[in-house]
Amino acid sequence: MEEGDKSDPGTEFASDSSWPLGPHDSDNVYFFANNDRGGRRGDDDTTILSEFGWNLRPENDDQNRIGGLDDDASDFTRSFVFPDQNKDTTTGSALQSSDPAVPSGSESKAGEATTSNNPSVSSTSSEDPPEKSTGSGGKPPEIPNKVRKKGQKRIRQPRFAFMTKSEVDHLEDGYRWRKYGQKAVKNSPFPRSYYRCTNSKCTVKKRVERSSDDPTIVITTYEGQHCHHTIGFPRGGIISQEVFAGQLAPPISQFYYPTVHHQLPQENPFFITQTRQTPGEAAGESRVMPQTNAQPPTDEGLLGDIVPPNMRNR
DNA sequence: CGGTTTTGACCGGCGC
DNA sequence: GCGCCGGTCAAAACCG
Repeated sequence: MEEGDKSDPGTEFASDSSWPLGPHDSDNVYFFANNDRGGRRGDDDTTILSEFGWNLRPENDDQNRIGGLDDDASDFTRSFVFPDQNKDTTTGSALQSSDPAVPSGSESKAGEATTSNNPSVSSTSSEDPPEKSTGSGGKPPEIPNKVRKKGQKRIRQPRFAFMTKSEVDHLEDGYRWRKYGQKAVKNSPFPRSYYRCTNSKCTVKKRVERSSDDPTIVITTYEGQHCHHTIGFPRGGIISQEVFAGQLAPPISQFYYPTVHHQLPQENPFFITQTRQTPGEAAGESRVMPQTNAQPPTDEGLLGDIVPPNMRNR
């Protein structure tokens, strides 16, 4: 394998340091060059709009296999990536996956999703779990449930990705996920894992992989929008997802609200921040602490912090 | 026993 | 048209 790839092939990294994040400490900021990774397809539509960092508890708490979090592995960092679709933002409607155009080649088959989940509509409705579309071994690819005709490209749902500096691959985000696949990533020694929300009505999926450039960084990409609330965390954290209603549902909503480090060189398209958390926190002992200086989430909640105004639906 | 993970096979899109 | 590759399926293995 060669390296050089960054997980999301096609992910676009936009440097938008204009996020309305409050003052942050700028401890460690990591920058990644936006090399083009080799993905063949321009794949994705994910874009990093800005940086933002907060701590999350590694899922591993009790179930993970990867490193422990008690140790120093406790630093997490994240950066967000938004789908191109959203980029437009000019109006804000962005998230509508309606994107007729479905980015070029991006859609491989991402899965079913698509059906619609318009982010803004949170509805559940439509969708049924893609999963079962088929049946037999050869399974009809994806036609999720609905009939997708050939010719019709599958519409990829908006994606939301972020990077987290963590030794734990799969971070706890308040939802329950079932792994449905794992693949070796080209140009990377690390495999990519595919997860689907266990809620049968929810079509949200996520991919988790490690950056080949920096193994300490985990890149998590969410696709779709949850149509339900989080399950809450064992240690009491409950997440509110509403903030994101209408937006992708960033998994995060919860726990730590770390310090966001600011200071991103505009020139660097891709960056991630690092936040450090104490072992205790990592262990989940303390949670959520919006200490992001000031501004507790208002009704815009996290959204207000992480989603640039021009990206909001309204 | 039910839910989750593992893993090889399969499918479809895209580039050449 | 072919091969590559990302993404998904599904049977078997695991685990609590």
